[in-house]
Amino acid sequence: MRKRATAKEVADAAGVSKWTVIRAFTPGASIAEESKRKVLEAAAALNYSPNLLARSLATNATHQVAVFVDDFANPQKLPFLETLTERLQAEGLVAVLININTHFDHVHALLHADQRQVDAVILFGTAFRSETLSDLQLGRGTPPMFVLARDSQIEGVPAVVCDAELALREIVDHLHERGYRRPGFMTGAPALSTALRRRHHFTDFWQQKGVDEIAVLSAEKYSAEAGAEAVRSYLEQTAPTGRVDVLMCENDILALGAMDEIRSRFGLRIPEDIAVVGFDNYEFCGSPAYSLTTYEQPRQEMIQVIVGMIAGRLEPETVTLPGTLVVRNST
Amino acid sequence: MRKRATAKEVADAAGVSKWTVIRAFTPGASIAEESKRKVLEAAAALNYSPNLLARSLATNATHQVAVFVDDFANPQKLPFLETLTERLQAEGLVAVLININTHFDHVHALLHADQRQVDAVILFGTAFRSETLSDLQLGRGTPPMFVLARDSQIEGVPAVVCDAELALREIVDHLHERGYRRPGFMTGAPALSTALRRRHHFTDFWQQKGVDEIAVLSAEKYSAEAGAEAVRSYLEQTAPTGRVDVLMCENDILALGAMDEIRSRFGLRIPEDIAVVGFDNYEFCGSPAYSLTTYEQPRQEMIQVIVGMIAGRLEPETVTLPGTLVVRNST
DNA sequence: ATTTCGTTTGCTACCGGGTGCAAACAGGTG
DNA sequence: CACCTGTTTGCACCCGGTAGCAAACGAAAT
Repeated sequence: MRKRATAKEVADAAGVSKWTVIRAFTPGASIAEESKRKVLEAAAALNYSPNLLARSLATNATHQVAVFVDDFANPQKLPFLETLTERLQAEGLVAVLININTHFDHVHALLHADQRQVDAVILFGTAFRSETLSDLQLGRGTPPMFVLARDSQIEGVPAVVCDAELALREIVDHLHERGYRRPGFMTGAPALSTALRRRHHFTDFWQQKGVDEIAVLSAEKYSAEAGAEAVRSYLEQTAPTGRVDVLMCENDILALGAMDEIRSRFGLRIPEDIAVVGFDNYEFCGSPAYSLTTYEQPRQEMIQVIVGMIAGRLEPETVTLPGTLVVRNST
Repeated sequence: MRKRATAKEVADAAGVSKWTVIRAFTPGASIAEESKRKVLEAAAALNYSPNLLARSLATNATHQVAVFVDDFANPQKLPFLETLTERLQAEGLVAVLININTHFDHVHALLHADQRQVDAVILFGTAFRSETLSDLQLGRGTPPMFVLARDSQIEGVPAVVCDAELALREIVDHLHERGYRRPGFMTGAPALSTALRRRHHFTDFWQQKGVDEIAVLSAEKYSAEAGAEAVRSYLEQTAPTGRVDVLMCENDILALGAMDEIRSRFGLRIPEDIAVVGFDNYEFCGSPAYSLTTYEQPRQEMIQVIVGMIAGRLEPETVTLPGTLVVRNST
């Protein structure tokens, strides 16, 4: 594999200085038509293109954004990644995908991203603990951070989220209107502050409607299997008369897992015996096999906003966007 | 935001030269215990860590691998991305995720990745045409390329794939054994050479069993909706007596879309009226709501191999790995 | 012919490290 | 005390660009 051509080599071939070559590749630079033509010809012959690494070093901007992901069990991540990469690329930015599930812990990963001089970091995880991150010396040399689709809770780190309060109000209103009175809430991470907040809203709105007793089901993580397991252990331990009549799951994956278990293992009907609500509106929720009532996050808008903040067009601040309740047959 | 500390600054603080600082951060470099301690102390105080950008420029290795993805409709991409990032990171490499669906065409994206000096490029797409890529001057300055989970067909570009011939043989054997005799094949990209090859194998094996007539259903792309549409138009145009008794879909997403349509729109039973087979073994295929017979790709092994080749441990060459037939209730 | 002004081009210095060589500095021998 | 050997350290130069200044150039104005 041959070495790549450099500006100097092109310069020699075109009979100019290397700075003239650079100018030919810098939009809006002051250069004579004639020289530009000569340079571009020589460049084409040598298959030259500027080295972005060297440029980044000199300009102190890599146009790379690190995206930290920890929850690959949620297929909803994929459309988010699609839209995110698309929008970033439209801004001339590129996403460095970092898996913070296993070897890398958050701090290590952040350090690493920092060393790579990324222009920004997007925290796009479900279960990471904000506490680990707040330990870091933020605002020093660290790249600007943003949290996507989850509360931030880190001082000075803005988040772009779907309005959880509004979402849960709409959901509870809907459920109450349909006549449900014995609600349950399934969380995927009992100790996580974001999850606690959602549960809090859920509980709150039910109390405002005079319903005080809310069953809580804890799944071990955000996966279909964990959702199934949680609902299994609940149904096994709870007499039919004392059971919830509607189960709100923290995300669709938990909900779909729960639905499978409710129907095939316990032979119960949805929504007649137990209604189910999810969160995210993952593609398969609409399938007739599930037809899950859920809440759609405003993905396009959220990403538009976060990328706008990274690109510097928007003021970096926490933004809360309204989503949409999608009512289907599971309630 | 303060500027990051440089090796020179740390050197001044520690009372040594900048090269000694560099040595302190280079494993195995020749440096006295005493100096190393001093340097590390000063570095900690100044919050210094080496600039990987500058290092990459000097060493001509970025430890970044570009991953080109074009098909975000297939949720199966997500576990692949998870395993891929995990393995790459375990090798000290990092994945740059590039969406080649929209703004970027393949050639443009490759050029861009090239300019960023990535160490390798992984083509992890479904629908990209190899023809566009073979136009490029490969082997010049271009980074080494690898194709994941799809045939390569580009001269000198190795692929790591699941053995399609074996897979289709096992599938056809299984279907024949179950007594199916009127097979159909649904493709998501009728013109794509990889797809043609699979179809060819399918046809071939059936012919070896004396079945010559194979219905072909063409979906517009690899999505559940396209799968539903293809099966709808087929069923509407085909008299019940002439219909296939088993439908093999090129991937699970097409299959799941088809199943929904077959059951809810046409009221047919699976597998009694029409059996369905998918490909990939996406998580939800196992759910009781679908219970789809499908073929699992050896994801871990495939990624192990491709990362091994990138890391230079394995000889770069096309590798074909056997997958596993997963029989469920849809056949 | 001289001055003037705008365009074009070359140059120095720099971004933050890495490489290989040579000098400086041990410590142990004869 | 000179000599040898192995370790440690400093240095010049390089990676491939960018920024901003100053010189060179050419055409119009005096």
